[in-house]
Amino acid sequence: MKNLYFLVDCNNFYVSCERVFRPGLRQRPVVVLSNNDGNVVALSNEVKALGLPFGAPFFKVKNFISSHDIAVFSSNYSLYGDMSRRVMDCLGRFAPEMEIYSIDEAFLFMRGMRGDPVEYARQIRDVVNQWTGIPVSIGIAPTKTLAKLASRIGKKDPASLGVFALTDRACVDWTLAATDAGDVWGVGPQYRDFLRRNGITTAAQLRDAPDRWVRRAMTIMGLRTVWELRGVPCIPIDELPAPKKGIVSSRSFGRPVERLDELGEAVAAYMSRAAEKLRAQKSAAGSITVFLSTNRFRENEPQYSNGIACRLPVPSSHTPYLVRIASRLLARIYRQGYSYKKAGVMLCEILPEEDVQPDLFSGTHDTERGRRLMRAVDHVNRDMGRHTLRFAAEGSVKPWQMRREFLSGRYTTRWDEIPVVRA
DNA sequence: TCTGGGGTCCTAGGACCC
DNA sequence: TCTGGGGTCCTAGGACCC
Repeated sequence: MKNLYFLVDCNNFYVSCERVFRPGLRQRPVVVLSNNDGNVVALSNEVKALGLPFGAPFFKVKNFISSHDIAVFSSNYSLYGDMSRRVMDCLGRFAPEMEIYSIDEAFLFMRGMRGDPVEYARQIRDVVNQWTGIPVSIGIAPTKTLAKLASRIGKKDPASLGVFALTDRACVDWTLAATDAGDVWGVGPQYRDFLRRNGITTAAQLRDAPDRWVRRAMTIMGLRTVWELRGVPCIPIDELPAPKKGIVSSRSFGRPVERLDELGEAVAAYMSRAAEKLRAQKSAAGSITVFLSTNRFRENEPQYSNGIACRLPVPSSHTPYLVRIASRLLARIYRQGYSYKKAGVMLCEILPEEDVQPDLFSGTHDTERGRRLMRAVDHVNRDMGRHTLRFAAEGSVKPWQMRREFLSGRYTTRWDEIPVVRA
């Protein structure tokens, strides 16, 4: 009996979601773009094989994409979010303890596992694929860090068919010796370069580095990583996601925006979204920040970026109130004569709703009536689709809205966009 | 024309307190 | 000769993740 972590990772997740509903794309190269059709953020294996790098600005690789007949999609978070939920629901049936780590990854914790873990993982892989259409890779190991590594191999090595275990000593040894230290979970570009300068290039060398040196150079986090490479679990499973300590909502604009009123509408829309998230976790925010900036890539244009924060007299989650404050803050940092590219809001000093202390003199802005209103709005938007009800301050024309030229349907969350099959 | 968005944690240093 | 000691809180900056 042993305790094992399974890392389940969806292969090229956004691409796979698009392919579920467009089977004709299974053999074709496919990419998905970031918000505003900015960068390439998901690539099918065929595209990776062609050498297109992750993160490339779309406009710079347009020719490459069309010359290789690559299918292109704008990000469709309604679809990916819902597909993710289906995958996670499915995984939850296989493990007593699960941590949803990101939209496309989950750790399963198998406490005191009996039987063949690889066989069990293959079963999970097949059921997820059958029920959701999403292909996954699964890494198995005694620690999360090793499980991450194992899933990478499961994905890359065709012989493993998507399941790879780092459970026996010899296998761990040669795998770590063949892995770049920079590919270890928790080692980013800065630490990778630092390690290289100190003669550490492989994961095996990192595992064997002296504790005191690691602790000094890479903080306690680095030391944890090293111990995990040695097979000592240091990063526990987090079953319930902790409530957010800060909520950011920001977007680049589809085209440059100059006018204060248009910026104001964008900021109102972002604040409205942020407040919705805030209420979803039953919290209130004690301070808000508004920021904006011009396009930093246009070096020959005048640049300006600024942000301003304000502490609220009483923490709130009431959209109209937060929007009012945000638009005041925006007016204070707005300067005429610039082409703005991006704006956003941040909610900080977040605390549980029930901990809010009304102010003795001004009372609370979130009256019972106000709270009922927001609950009703959230309810309608949850049932009938986001933006069914929205605040007039968000505007209706939205010239600043992001570009999404290659958007697919919200196949699983909207009756009017459900796929049609002709036989 | 054209370059994403949203998070977490740790540490050092300074202010301040008794 | 000789200039305390211990604690908390906050902030900015740096690192990482997907």
